[in-house]
Amino acid sequence: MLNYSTSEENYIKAIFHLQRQDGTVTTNELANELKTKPASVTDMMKKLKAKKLLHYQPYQGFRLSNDGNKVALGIIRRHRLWEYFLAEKLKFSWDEVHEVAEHLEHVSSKKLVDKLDEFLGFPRVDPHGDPIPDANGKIEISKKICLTELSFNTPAVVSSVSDQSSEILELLEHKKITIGTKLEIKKKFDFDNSMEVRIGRQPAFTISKQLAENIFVTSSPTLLPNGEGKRNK
Amino acid sequence: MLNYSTSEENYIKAIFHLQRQDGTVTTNELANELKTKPASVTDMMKKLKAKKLLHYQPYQGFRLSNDGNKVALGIIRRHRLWEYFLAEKLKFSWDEVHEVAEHLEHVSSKKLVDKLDEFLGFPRVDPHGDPIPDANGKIEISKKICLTELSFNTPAVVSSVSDQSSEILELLEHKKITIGTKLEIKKKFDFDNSMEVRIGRQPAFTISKQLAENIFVTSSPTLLPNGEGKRNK
DNA sequence: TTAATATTTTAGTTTTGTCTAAAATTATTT
DNA sequence: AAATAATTTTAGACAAAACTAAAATATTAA
Repeated sequence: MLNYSTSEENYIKAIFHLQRQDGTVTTNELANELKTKPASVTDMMKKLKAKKLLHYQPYQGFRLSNDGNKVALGIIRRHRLWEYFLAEKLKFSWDEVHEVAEHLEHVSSKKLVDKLDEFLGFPRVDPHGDPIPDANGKIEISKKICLTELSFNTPAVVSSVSDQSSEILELLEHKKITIGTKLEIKKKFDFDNSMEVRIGRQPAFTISKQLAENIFVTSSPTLLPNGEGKRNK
Repeated sequence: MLNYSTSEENYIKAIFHLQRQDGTVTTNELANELKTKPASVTDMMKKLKAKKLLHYQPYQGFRLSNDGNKVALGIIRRHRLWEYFLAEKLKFSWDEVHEVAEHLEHVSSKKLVDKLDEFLGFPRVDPHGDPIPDANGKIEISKKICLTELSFNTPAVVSSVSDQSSEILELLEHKKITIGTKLEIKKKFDFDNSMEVRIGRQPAFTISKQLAENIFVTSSPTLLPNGEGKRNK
């Protein structure tokens, strides 16, 4: 497999994340995400198209090709394995791992990454609850939904928290909610959109609308192949 | 402390290593070491001089300044800690660690490096037996000498092997010599420059001139401050 | 101590990735 | 549907880090 520059990798990764939500990604979206200018994005899109990593017609937006997706999954694998390493082994706190992993992810030795994976015991999710692609690029896509969209009496696992301010962390700690917590919704109140939540067999307690909006959960994870949507092999 | 580009760091590191032997480093030496052209070296020397990392007058060679030395020791600290991690935790073999560490060393988060150091148990030497600078840039300078220069009946520790071919590794394994082995010389033969060596209390055995020339040992390590040779503080 | 040789520096290009400003295209209104 | 606005692309410039070829300086040898 070929090697890509740090800059190319950052573009590929950003497109991968944006197209999860959008399908196709626009120049301005990407420029905004990468804190760069639209003109720079266009330049890079031409380059990535020439390398067959994305589909792109001028003015029509772009999305990753099959190859592009594979490259993206490799970068995400490295990023999330390093995040796991930093949190689990080096005792970085949950909200510090991302920034350092942004740098480590660009060290692209296949052997390093696979041995790191083994050393860590083949973790399935990173410290934010996001799934880690395996050595073949397979990733468990667990449809992550906001707690506000979860149905009644459906057990789900907290997989991520969008806000990462110390205020929300304080509140989550008090309510004993962390990544991996299993919970279900018992009641919703239309008046203020607050809800009653229960963790395991403990008594239910109340969560505000604002808090619920920042908590994301998964129900049943599914193993999906990489690539462009077609099942390959 | 400021941040330097990967390229700048590679130059600084190379000068540091070359000036151990030479005192002052020349343009051609450095170009050769970095597999680049003399003109490129001159360009970079101007840049590093402007950043006050080295002493340099055109045509007169160069050497690192006090600040330059500190930066170099930081890079070497990162490099050797990663080498230790790769060998000790990820089970890379001794001769594979250098290449991967060449990339990891440029991730310069102070917190990452200090936490890695702690996680590894503050190792004093890397897998090649070279000393690892501590968080303040202090390094144990153990005068490393070739086995051919070691005096009779002077206990010394094997600290590195210059050649790293599989042939020499096979021979070392057979003779039960690895990094860290304590040994002393009992006899030397002028005819073929072979020598009798003893490990601990075991019976002495013979080592050829060619093998001895590739084995380096240290006697008593000393803790030296960083900087330009003056004792700072 | 000149002449020849080797080393080092300068000058001018190249590549990668960025930028600004202007032109082209698409989208939105009236 | 024409006019206006927003988005995207092109054109031209720049900085970093490399290179080649030529000029400048140092070193060595005759």
